[in-house]
Amino acid sequence: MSGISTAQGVATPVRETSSYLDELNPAQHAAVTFGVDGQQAARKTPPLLVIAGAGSGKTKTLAHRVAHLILNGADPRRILLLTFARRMAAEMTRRVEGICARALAGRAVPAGAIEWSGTFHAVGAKLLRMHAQSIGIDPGFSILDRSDAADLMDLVRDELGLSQAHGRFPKKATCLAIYSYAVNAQVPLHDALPRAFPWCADWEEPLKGLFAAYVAAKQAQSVLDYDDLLLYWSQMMEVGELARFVAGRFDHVLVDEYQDTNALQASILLALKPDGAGLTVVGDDAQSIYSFRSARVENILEFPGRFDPPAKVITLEQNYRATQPILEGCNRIIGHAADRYTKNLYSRRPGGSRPVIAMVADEAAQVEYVIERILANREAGMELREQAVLFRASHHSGQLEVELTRRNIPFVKFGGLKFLEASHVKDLLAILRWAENPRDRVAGFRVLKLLPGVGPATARRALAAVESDGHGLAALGRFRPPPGAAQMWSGLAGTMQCLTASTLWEGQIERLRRWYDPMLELLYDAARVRRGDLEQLERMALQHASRASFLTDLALDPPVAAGDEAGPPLRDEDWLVLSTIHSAKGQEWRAVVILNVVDGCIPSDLATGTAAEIEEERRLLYVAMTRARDDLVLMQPLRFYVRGQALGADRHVYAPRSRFIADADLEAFELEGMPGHAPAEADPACAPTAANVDLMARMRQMWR
DNA sequence: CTCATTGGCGTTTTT
DNA sequence: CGCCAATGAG
Repeated sequence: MSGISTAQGVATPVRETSSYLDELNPAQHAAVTFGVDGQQAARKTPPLLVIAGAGSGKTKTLAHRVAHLILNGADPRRILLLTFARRMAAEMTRRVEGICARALAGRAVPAGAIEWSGTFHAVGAKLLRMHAQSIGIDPGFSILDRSDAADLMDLVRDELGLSQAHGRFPKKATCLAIYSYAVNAQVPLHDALPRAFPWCADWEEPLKGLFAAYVAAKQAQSVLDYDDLLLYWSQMMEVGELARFVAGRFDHVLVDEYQDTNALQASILLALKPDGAGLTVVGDDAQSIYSFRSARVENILEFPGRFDPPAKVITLEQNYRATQPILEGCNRIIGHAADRYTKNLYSRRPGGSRPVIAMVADEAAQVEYVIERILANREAGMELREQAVLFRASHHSGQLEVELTRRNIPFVKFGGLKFLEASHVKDLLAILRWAENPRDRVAGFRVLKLLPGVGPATARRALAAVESDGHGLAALGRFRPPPGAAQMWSGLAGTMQCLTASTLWEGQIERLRRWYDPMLELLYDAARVRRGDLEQLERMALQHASRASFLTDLALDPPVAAGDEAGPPLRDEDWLVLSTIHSAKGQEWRAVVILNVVDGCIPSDLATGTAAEIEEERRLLYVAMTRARDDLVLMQPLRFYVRGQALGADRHVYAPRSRFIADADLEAFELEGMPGHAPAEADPACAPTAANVDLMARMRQMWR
């Protein structure tokens, strides 16, 4: 109700200074203002779907719509903004506040800031902590990241004897992937297995037992995995009174990147806004690239029909990002897609050169070419941070990273191995997590096994002792460790008790590092580099008010990889961006280089099982290409060394151009280093042809 | 029961 | 190569 009273308060000045609407093209304007008219003051806007093509100003439009709602009286505290990554949520709220501030000539929005923005997972965590009591979960639950969850799966699997009894039971990560798929796609295991994991279909019954035990273990330990954050939220929305309460908290729900949401997320959304009133979703069906996370492009395609009358659809087709020749190349690629997409992008940025397909001898030559090109761009006045190198799989940039480091060219890498996955960082976080939640067996197990002389058996006994002591870590002090571990044991017991007893968050990491540091020397090489990581962790801890919030934020919003010896570049320095295509979503750069645009990499030879997978790989290439503003290069190394062979060996294969670029499309590209320039030592009979032969896959098939 | 070694096998994308 | 299960020494 308070939102209504503020509405009238700001409604008048808005009309005089609504110039922010002038910055929009007609389609954007329609999307921003749809359903928001005067009196109704944005209380009950009808459902809206915005199909926003790549570079069509999607973020701008969404930010303007949120601002427009607020300026027309919507209460910011009652707006829920769901984004794909936390980083996007921050960007979005920043822009909304900027637009509001300008429109109100500097005066703050009376009702306050947007409190509810973030990923589905982060918002779920917040709501679950809030309502933990009513749904019978421990409000102090800890959140398991992917690998912690896999470790728990492993622990449970061992206890059920599944690792031993049957030789080739799926590995922990596969088990978790299956579980996660079934949960997120909201499909029974019986259907999920043949659909997504056909090679595990024989294990249906044992898997069912494993998952049941996994769920029981999570509950006994007060831990939630990523999927639980959505699952419990969705379940919460089925409990009548509570559901009404949660749904009633929000007047408006806006969702970004809707093409990459899954069935579970869609069900949450529908439960929040059953009749669609106040609901806005934005996305691009041509950019759906997360089906491995159970995302369904049908979510966006079927959205309008879920409501009666159907949701309004507004399409943004003008691309502001790329030059016409680059967009032409992008359109060629997506033009081959099996599904017809809902729009045709056009650009009004004439001029510029065609995108380049650069053929180089091998990956080493690729690295050389890329660095030369980037440095040339910089010479021409384009800063490193305006350029990015994108790739399908994290390890594709390995050689490039080595060479960039060698030449002292600063870079930041997004995607791939994260800071948090380094084992010493995980050790330290496990200690904190165990102190925070002594029921957390994964954390406890990891911590105990750090000690020399303590293996799985002793760890299990110690955990049992803690448990029978009502989950008090003081029990560690009374535990009799095996003689070999006695010396280190008291230090651990003391540290853990100190951490659990302490109410002051400040200094806790310093305290535990005093105990852990000697361990570091004992357990790992390169203790120096690792110690640096721990110092960084300690600095990050300073930004958080409590141990609990530190752990939650870290699980939900892991920092981008640092880890290279150079450490993270300083804030005001210039650096190059290296990123997986998945992590590049929603971003743009003046110059973009895409590595390994060859069959086997794009599409990945691991993702050519079904037609749907191949289509997604096509969209992946499209997403990568549409990140570029002025300059786009597709790299095509001709020769790949086979991995896994002895050092210095010379087995290699020839990879053809990605199947997504047909011969007829080549006219849209500038070709550099044609086959004639192939390396002299290459047998001409093996020179790449137009034929799409996936040699890498064949090599593997040979021994099946 | 722990810990080091060996050999087989699979190898993506992420909240 | 890196992960994991199996094996054997202490």
